Amino acid sequence: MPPRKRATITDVAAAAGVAASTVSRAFTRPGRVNQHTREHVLAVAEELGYAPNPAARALESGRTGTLALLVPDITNPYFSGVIKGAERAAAAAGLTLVLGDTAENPGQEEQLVRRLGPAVDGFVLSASRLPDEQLRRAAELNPIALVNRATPGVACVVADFDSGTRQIVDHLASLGHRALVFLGGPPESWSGARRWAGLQAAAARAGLEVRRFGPYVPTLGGGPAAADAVIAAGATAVVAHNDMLAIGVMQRLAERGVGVPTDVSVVGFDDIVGAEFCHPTLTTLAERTEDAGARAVEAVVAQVLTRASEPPTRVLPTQLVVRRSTGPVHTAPPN
Amino acid sequence: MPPRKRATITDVAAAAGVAASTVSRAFTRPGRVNQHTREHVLAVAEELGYAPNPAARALESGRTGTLALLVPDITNPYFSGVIKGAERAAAAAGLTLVLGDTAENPGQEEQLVRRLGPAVDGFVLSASRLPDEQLRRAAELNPIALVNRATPGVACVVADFDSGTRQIVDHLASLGHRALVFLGGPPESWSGARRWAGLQAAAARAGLEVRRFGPYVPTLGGGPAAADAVIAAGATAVVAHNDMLAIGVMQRLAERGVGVPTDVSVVGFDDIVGAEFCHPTLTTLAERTEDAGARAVEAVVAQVLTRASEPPTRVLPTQLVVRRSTGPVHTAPPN
DNA sequence: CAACAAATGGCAAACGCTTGCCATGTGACG
DNA sequence: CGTCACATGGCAAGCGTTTGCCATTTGTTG
Repeated sequence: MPPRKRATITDVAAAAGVAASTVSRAFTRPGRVNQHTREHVLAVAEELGYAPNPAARALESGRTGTLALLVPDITNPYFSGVIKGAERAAAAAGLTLVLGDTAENPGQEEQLVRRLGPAVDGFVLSASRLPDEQLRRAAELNPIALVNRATPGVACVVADFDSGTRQIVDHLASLGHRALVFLGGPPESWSGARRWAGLQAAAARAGLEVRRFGPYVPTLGGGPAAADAVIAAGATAVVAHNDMLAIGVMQRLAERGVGVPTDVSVVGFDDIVGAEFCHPTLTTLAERTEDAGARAVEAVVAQVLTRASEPPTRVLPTQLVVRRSTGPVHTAPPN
Repeated sequence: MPPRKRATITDVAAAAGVAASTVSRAFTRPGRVNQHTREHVLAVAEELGYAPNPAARALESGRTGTLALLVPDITNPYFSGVIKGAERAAAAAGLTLVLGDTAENPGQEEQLVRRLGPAVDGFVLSASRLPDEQLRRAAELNPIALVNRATPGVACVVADFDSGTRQIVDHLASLGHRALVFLGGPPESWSGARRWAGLQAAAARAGLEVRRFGPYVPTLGGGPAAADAVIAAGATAVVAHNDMLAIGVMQRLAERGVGVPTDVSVVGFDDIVGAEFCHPTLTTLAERTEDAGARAVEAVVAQVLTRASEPPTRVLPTQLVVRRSTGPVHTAPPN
């Protein structure tokens, strides 16, 4: 198989009997060439299967028409929403979206930002694990928008965890719980910190006692360790860093004969797709992830177009979805 | 915020007091420069935060150091395995992996291949929805490897559906089922076709009757329609195109008061992460998705290095994971 | 019909990097 | 001490586009 040569702009120009610059303009500056020549050029290009070489284009113009979205763990269904939303918005803006997985690893994330940096028009960093300082530096080189992470001077869209955690605590309190345990996720997680802070504040208001365990890895695999700690502590209500962990906890609880919600109520964060078909179905705080992804892309696009001075922060509402994993406290050993 | 200028190779060269070519070689041809100068150059580069511009590099060398992995639906946990495996292999080869979502849409897929084509060193197309002809043409321009899709002349790695479907049928037959219904997915899906063909062959061998319903959309959302059809048909065993659909079916079945596996047994394909925590847990055919992703990347890398003449086809074993969604037939209305 | 403006096309210089080729310096060998 | 080979660095020519500028054609206006 001959590694066939890709048609270049010069090929098209020659075939169409015009100069390369005309071909270029036919694509990028429709008004700049005669309607008639333009059609001809486009037809010839189509016939030759010509597609402008993005590398060459980027070199001169600095624009690549590509946005990168980095997430800590593609595997986590939570990010599916962000991805979908970002894709929609990117498509609407005529941009190609590429995804990168940072494996929850700041080093990996930094490397991706460095390598991809010159090759994309901007970044959406979802749940970035990078320290503020590094984010700010990266933001100087590329337009950046953060999702569920706030850093002064960088555009970001975050979920309203204050209201969300209050909803959780109120729900639990109304079921008679007097204390709850928070199962923490990765220490670098900004939203993890916000969740914990919100929980503490809300609990103080409602007169609940709170403790924090962990950190645990925020996946199914983190479940057993967390669940065992919960059992040992005799908690009646636990709030997990995210749904994957919550589901892992419930699995382990079931394994150990602890009833949910009879013996302990479990709450997650994210409302991932599995939350509605795990067993029991999971009470969880839903975020508007698609919106978040879309807004973030829009923020990046805005920066590309106009170097806005003060990047905006947007707060998206959250909503507690009550399912079967939470219930009234059961005063242990039956009356 | 001044859109700070990125350091270029000339900046580094000037700062290090050498020629640009030396800087270039310090990075790409370690043996070609003096160990001493090389260290110096690298140090200066690091200090300036220099990262080679991939676009410029690609322009001259034709190599971008980037691989693209396209999947029909990032949201589907099935592809998580492929992605993980591909990432691992790409990292091992020193390549950056970017992901693209084709939204189950051949048009979108084609556009991505066109746009990304000149910007990457090769593609892994997972469950491609593109017609053979187009795949072959794309393969002329870029090294390509297919996952769960076979096209003559293009490298591919596929799951062993023949053995897999036989396992499913044997399992069902041994539970006393005499007939089964296949709930089809997207018509363009190659693996869907293979699954159906395998099922038919295996059923014929085992003396089972098979019918095919659908196509349904291979997500939770496809469940209700499929489940209702199953109920109407009075089937005792159904095999769904994939796990998402299977879980959606089970949800709907539960809603309509049909017991799984008491009244109907359900089997899926893929063994996604949710299969072990849905209710009941799902019997499903597991593929070695991570391996598949890794092998595919390796195949692409091999093509990049040596324009091999005959691209290989690799078949990966499959394995039926029996869980709680399948059971013995229950001769309906109780004895 | 002259004078000028607008529309349109071409030329050539970048963009940041790689690489073939040449020039110089160094050590080995006879 | 003269040759030669090798190691190392620099020069300059691209790679496929975009874009500022100029030349030409065409159309408008007085």
